[in-house]
Amino acid sequence: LSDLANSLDQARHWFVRYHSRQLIYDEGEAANAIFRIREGCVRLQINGRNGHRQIVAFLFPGDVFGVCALERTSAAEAVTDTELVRYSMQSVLQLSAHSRELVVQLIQSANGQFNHPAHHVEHVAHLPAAERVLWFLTWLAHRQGRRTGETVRRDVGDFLALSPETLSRVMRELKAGGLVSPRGRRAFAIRQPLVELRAGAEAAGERPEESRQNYG
Amino acid sequence: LSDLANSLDQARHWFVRYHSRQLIYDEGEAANAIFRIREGCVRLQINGRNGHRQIVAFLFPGDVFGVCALERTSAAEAVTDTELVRYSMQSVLQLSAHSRELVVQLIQSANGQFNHPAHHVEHVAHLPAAERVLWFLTWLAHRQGRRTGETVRRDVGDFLALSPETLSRVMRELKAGGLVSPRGRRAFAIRQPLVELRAGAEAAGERPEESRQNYG
DNA sequence: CGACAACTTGAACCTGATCAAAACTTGTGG
DNA sequence: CCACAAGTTTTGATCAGGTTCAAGTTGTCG
Repeated sequence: LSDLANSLDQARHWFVRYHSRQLIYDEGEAANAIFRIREGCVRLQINGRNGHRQIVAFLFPGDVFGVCALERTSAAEAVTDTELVRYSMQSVLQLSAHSRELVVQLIQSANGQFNHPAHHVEHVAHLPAAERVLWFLTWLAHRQGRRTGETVRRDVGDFLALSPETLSRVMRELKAGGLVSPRGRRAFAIRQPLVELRAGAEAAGERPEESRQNYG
Repeated sequence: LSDLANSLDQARHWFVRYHSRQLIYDEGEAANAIFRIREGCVRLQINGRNGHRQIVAFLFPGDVFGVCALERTSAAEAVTDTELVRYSMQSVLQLSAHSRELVVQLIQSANGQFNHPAHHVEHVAHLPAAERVLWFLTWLAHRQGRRTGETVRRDVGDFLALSPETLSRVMRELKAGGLVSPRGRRAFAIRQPLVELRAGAEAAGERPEESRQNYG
């Protein structure tokens, strides 16, 4: 249990459940609670009027989300069946008046949320499809603390701003290149040494073109 | 002066100046202060190893930035000569222990920073070049409280993830279509009625293609 | 087993990037 | 003040990555 979770648990809270695909809150709603994930996966997303959906974050057990002051700035939906802890915003604020630690942790949390989409912009804007996918898979595997990760195709596409077709093609290439091995239907394993090699190459400032050849 | 500024001013603070293009802080540095802009313009940016720079925010007088808990998650640079107020993080945190208002405002500020890049992803990923530019110009004009805005070409490109060439071409089209009128070297005016019309059309769910024809 | 949805594959297309060169600014020194 | 050099913005031509459309395949669930 994280520090923030510990601090928060002193505020008024209770458990809530959401089934897969259920809306937790919508963009623009009043923010009257913050959440912590106990079990499952949640996505934060922005729905464009042109039918495009942009997922800005995937959240996993232990993550705190919904730290908003007034309005929800994005929608939150359950990816899988989830169990959350819901903390009353009112109560959290009261508590924060007495706990400097909590304030730091809250700000840190809000800040982490900034960090993520900021870099997300950079990746989506400047990385070719294959690298975006690899970046995501690596992150996912890391985030889940193992070498493999569960993915739902459509969601990955909407996160990386790739069409399902492109994603499919890229995955084919990655498999052909041996960088990713399928593990059943939706799980996969990343060839760790290669990923590290790539990361090293990137840091050394090599041209993306060179490394991209490795996939095909 | 905003509420947050008022609250902050009770913390230890002093004025600092940065000249155009000067680094205020870099990504990864320890966060030991937060800033408020008195005069000038600041950009938050992420420098990709492939030489690409992604600007994630432009900030103007009154804006507070640098609300980070531990590490800087992006670099901050002065766009123009700027005058800032620098608040010691230590002092702010101490103060926040006594002022629930400040906590709310800090979180709100941190949250606003999240809001922005999250939507930024959506725009960069899903809008065609012309709409991106128009979106930015409209925002800029609105942000500066007038119909005209000062822009620096290169920065705009790095914000919208467009090459200078493309930006140039788009601007030509926009001028030809009468949507944007040059006002001297770097300033411009947006034809307000048309912008509103477009916004309305978007809300009504029209296909982007249709409206895009209007520019050419 | 059959129906439906999700995923995959192929082909054509299109937007924006890149490369290269010209026009224009800006700055500097005689 | 003019001439020249350096840097930007613009323009043109070409290229390529990713989207779209359409059809086929696979997998899932009733």
